[in-house]
Order: sequence, then structure tokens, then C-alpha cells
Amino acid sequence: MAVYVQALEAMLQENMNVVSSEGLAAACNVNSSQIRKDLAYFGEFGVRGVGYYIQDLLAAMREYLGINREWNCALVGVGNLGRALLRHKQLARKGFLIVAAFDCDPFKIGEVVAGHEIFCTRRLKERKQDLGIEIGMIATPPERAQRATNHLIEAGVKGIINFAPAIVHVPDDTVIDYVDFSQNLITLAFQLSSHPSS
Amino acid sequence: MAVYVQALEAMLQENMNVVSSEGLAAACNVNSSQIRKDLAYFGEFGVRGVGYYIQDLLAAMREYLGINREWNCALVGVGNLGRALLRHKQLARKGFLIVAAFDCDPFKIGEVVAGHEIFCTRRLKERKQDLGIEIGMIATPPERAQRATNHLIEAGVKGIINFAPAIVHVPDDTVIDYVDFSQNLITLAFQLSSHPSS
DNA sequence: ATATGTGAAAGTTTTCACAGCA
DNA sequence: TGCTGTGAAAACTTTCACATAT
Repeated sequence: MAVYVQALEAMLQENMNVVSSEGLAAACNVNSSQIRKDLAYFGEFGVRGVGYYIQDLLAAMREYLGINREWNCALVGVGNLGRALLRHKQLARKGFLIVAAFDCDPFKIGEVVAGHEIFCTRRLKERKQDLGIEIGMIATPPERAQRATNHLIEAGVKGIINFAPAIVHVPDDTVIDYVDFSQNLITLAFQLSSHPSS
Repeated sequence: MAVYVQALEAMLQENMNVVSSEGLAAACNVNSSQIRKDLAYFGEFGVRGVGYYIQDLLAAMREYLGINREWNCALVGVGNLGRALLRHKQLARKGFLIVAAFDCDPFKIGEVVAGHEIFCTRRLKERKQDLGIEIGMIATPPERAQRATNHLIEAGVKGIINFAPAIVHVPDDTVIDYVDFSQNLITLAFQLSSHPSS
């Protein structure tokens, strides 16, 4: 679903107005009836004989997905990946603002990266209140991922995205999502090994 | 499937020897018969009444997934994310070695990052031969992702992992895989918006 | 004419339940 | 007794095909 938003944004940038399910399907490499099913799910948005008005469709999808507003995020773990996230303009442009950075390394605490002072992870709770943090991003080494998660949970953060290659456990009322490069590379390696030609 | 490898590696680190489908299921947050089905797929590896021997299982899975060897990778796009990837030790530890870095910005060409000289993207083809590159990693801005892809394809790279938030098109004999942070954040935002409690 | 919305068919994945082996 | 391997059932997803609207 989020893929559609991406494709539609690209189309809008190229001054397109209307798109057919077939057109969007080609851009996303999926089947056209898939698209129609998905889009029909939140109201009859298409115009028969014409297609979908990109502007309206995007607005409806953004609302549906909960990205018609900004989300305040806290970064835990300011290594190379954490720094890359802090400097990543794409995230801010999409409404995901990193408003605080934390690390447990005493040498890093107090350092300023991309305009953000790094705080001790213990101060998460106090700063969560002040800054209205809703999402936590974990970019620690894998062995510290669970501890970072616990700090976030204790602070009352209900949504966590984990960039560390480790499975972490959270209570039922907390949402956890994973981004794991090595995982994706393994998938790729598998595909390359198994189907060498064709 | 790659998740199991991760969980099993963590267990091995904690000096475990044997694991039951139930135990692995708990660690991965999945159903136990799922695990049995998946593991049974490549031979009868479990011992009834006992469980699975982690060492043997890992070896079998690594072979099956094609990660019982090293893969040479080329990075295209040396921005913040690219730098983070170059310095990411986890990837090398898992056998994914970045052996060359490319960028089309004349100011970056010749610079050395984490022991790697940055080359002009045009020289991809020539260096692919020398270094035995099998996987391309795209970490350019989204609008340059397709061009980077084309360079890789022209050089004969058959496996690509795209970190840029853009859909790219490749011929049928080339495998493409996506890693998109904003996509994951959107998913998270959606889950947080729709199920605020429970 | 053209392209959506949708029921019904086909395909895939997940879960259950239990026979069979250590 | 304890845990795997697996057929059969249930749940879910994808695709097709066509009636329906502009």
C-alpha cells in the first residue's frame, strides 16, 4: 500500500493528473486488479472510463495510512547508521521528524550530530514527555537492542522500528517493525543461488 | 527463513545445543508448526522427542540460503547512507563484502571512505570484472536510482538491493530487492493510527 | 469506448491435529 | 513421554471475468 503512495508521488512530480489502475500497476510491478481491490477498499475513488485523480487519491491514502500529519521520533543508538538516519532528509520530508537522539556511550553523550544533542538513554522518559515522542528508532548493536527497547517501552513509546539485526520482545500494546539489511541481502543471495539463469 | 538463522545464531552464542520447534517459534514470534513445515522442507533434520541440533541446522540452512560463502558487493551512491553501509561491520561478518564504492559526484571521486576509494560510476563495468562483483547496492537519491540500476545492469550485475525510495525496473534475468525506511515507518504509523489501544 | 468495482475461481499460506519415532 | 513430520482444514490473497458507470 505504501508503495502506491510512492509511485503516485513520483507521478505527481511529473505533472500527471489521472492514472488508470493499469498505469499504476505497471509502475509498481503488480497486477491491475490488485490495485483496484486495494483502492476500492476505502471508498469508491475511481471514475469509470477515466481512472483515478492522483491528488485526491493521494490525500485519501495519506489519511488512511496515518501520514497526513507529522510524527515525532526518538533515535536510540548513534553509530554510523544512527548518524545516517539523523541526516536523512527523506524521512523528515515524509513527516517523520527525529526530535531526540540517545546513546549509552559516555563519550558520545553531549556530542551534537546534525543539530541534535545526544542524551543518555536513561533520560528517555523525561524527554519523551517534553517532546511528544511517539515512535522509537533502534539503531544500536544487536546485543543492546532489547535494552534499548525496554527503555522505550518504559518511557511509554508505543511504536518501535528496529534497525538492529536482532529480534526483540514487546508487550501486546506496543507495535514493533523491523528493518534488517542483512536479512534482505540473504534473500537476495538465495534468489541468486537458486535461479542462476532465466 | 532468514529470521530463523538470526535466532539460531543468537542461541548458539548463548551456548544452547538443541532447540524445539516450540522454542524457536517463541524466539521468532511465529507458530511452531510453521517452523516444522519450513525446516522439514529441506530434509528431515529434527530428532523426534528431542528437537533440532542448532549447529547442524544452521549449517544446512546456510547452505540452502546460499550464505555459506562470501559475496562481493558494489556500492553505488556514497551519501550518508552509503557511508553507513561501508562502515557496517555486521554485513561483512555475514559474508557480504563491499569491495568497491561508486558515485557520480566529481567532488567525491577519489575520496577514501572506510578504506575504499570512491570511483566514477562509469567505471563500474571495468571494475566489476576485476573484483568479481555479484551484488549491487543502490544508495543514491531516489531520482538517480534508475540510472544507477542501469549502470549495474550494463556491467552485468544480476542481483541488486535498492535502498533508495524509488521503484526501479530491471530485465527478467536480474533480481531486485528493496529496503525502504520510509515505507516501514509508514506501516508503523498506520498500525499506530488504526489500533491505538489493545 | 474505456476503465472501475466486485463476485466467484484459483492459488497460496497458515494452522490444526495426530500418527509415528526416539 | 515428548517432539517431529505431515495430510487435511481453514484462512487468506491473488487473479479472472464481466456487469456497470461515465
